Amino acid sequence: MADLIRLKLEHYTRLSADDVQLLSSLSTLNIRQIQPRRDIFREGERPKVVNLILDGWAVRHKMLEDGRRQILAFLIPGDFCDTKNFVLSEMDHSVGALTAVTVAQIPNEMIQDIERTRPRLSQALNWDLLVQLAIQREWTLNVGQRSAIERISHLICELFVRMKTVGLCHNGVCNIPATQTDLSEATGVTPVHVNRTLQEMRARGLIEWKGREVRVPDMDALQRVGMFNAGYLHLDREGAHLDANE
Amino acid sequence: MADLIRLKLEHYTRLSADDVQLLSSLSTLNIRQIQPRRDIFREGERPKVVNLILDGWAVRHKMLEDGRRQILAFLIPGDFCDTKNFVLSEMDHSVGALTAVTVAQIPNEMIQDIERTRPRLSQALNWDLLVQLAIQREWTLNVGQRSAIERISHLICELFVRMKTVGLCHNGVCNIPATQTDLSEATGVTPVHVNRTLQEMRARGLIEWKGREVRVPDMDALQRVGMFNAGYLHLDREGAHLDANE
DNA sequence: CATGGCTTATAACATAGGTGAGCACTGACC
DNA sequence: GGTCAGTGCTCACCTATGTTATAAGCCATG
Repeated sequence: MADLIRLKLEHYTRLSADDVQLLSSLSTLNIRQIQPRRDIFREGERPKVVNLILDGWAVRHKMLEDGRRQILAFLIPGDFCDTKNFVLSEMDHSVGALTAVTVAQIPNEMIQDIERTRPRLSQALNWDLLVQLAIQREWTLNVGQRSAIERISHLICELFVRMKTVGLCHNGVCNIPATQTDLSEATGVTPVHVNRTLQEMRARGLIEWKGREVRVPDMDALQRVGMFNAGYLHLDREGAHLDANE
Repeated sequence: MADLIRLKLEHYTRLSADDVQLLSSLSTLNIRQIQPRRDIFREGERPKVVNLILDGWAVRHKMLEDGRRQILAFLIPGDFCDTKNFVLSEMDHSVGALTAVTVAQIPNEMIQDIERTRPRLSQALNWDLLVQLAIQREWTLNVGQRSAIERISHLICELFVRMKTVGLCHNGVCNIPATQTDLSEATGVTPVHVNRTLQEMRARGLIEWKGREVRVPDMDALQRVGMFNAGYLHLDREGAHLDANE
């Protein structure tokens, strides 16, 4: 479990033995458990630590005054909740646990140390941040231009690829602990319409979804519907590695 | 004009005389002019330099295979087109000029030097990147949850605030060189409906828009309609400075 | 094994916003 | 000073998706 982050960062760069050592020490130090549906941090708080997800799923989300809520990202094991947010004085959104979540709380100073003394690791953190930005851009495109079925297909493709990079998706099957309401908040579609759309997707043989288990019998077909192109995830350097995993 | 970037970064931190010196040297070195409606760089290219906009407006955008296009951000003087993108091997989107644009092309190595030797400036670059990320999140929320009139109002509020921080907006008037088609691509609404919505906004006295000149007679009213809260722009440290500017 | 709270599924109806086509204005260019 | 391209504007019609409401399934708990 401690190797998740390593697995993820090594998609970008080869880390030294020292770097790997440091990373695994991070994931044993200062662990916090969060109950399902509780917040890990809230909009308006001052960032005190950097949270690294070791286990479970979380969502980045933001609410409008009138209660409408947008899910801005799904966070899975190996993801940072708030990579370098200590640079900002206040969080502008919240992160909540979807399932029970385990995070490693990394002191801000430790990240700053890394930035000063570990060029490799520091570049890897920059890479992580830039990929977050690329994902957020893709989500803007998703919600802005694609139809309901395209949005949901695209989202599922992204989750499958990201879960694969941390070894949590095999043989076209993946555990996705999101309800239809969560999907609706992530895609900007009403829950009723998400339901309709999922049924159409089932009818077309694009997905099977029972409880948390999602099966994609034909990933190419799903990618075509969602107009999904993994380029924005920038896994290029270790593309071979990814395939080997499958 | 060379002081734009300084004006912007000083919303985050006080820079030393040395830092300021360095910044103005950047904006005289290696200048490039781009014609209106031409691209500054394209999806798929390898990032060779970091582009800093000195004059004019640009848009970050991405296209779907079938031609639908989403504008992901408006870039105004003082903005980086691609802050640290040399970390990635390939651009996942394009940036195009809206008007004639002047950029300073900063060699990647120069940015890396700054990261190694100028902690203040380096933090300021991190801040800039995190604010970009926050803006992108807000856009996802905008497109995902708000109605057409809310989206457009929110967008205008953001542009006004950002233009103010670089001294390009005074007395409730601002030059916005975007067509209704541009607005439609930024907000995920059809051009026809943007037109309808702008007319409603004019009728309600929220905006006056002639050519490129946009007047907002009552900013509070517009902010209420767009549910705009400037927190995500993280201008807190120099909030006083901002007001003094007006 | 009854209770209650999520979650999924439905149905009937309503509407914000999309589509396609066309016209009028403006300013740049020959 | 006529042509042309880009932009703004309108209209009539259409549909993907939203709304409201209800019911059924499922699982955790006492």
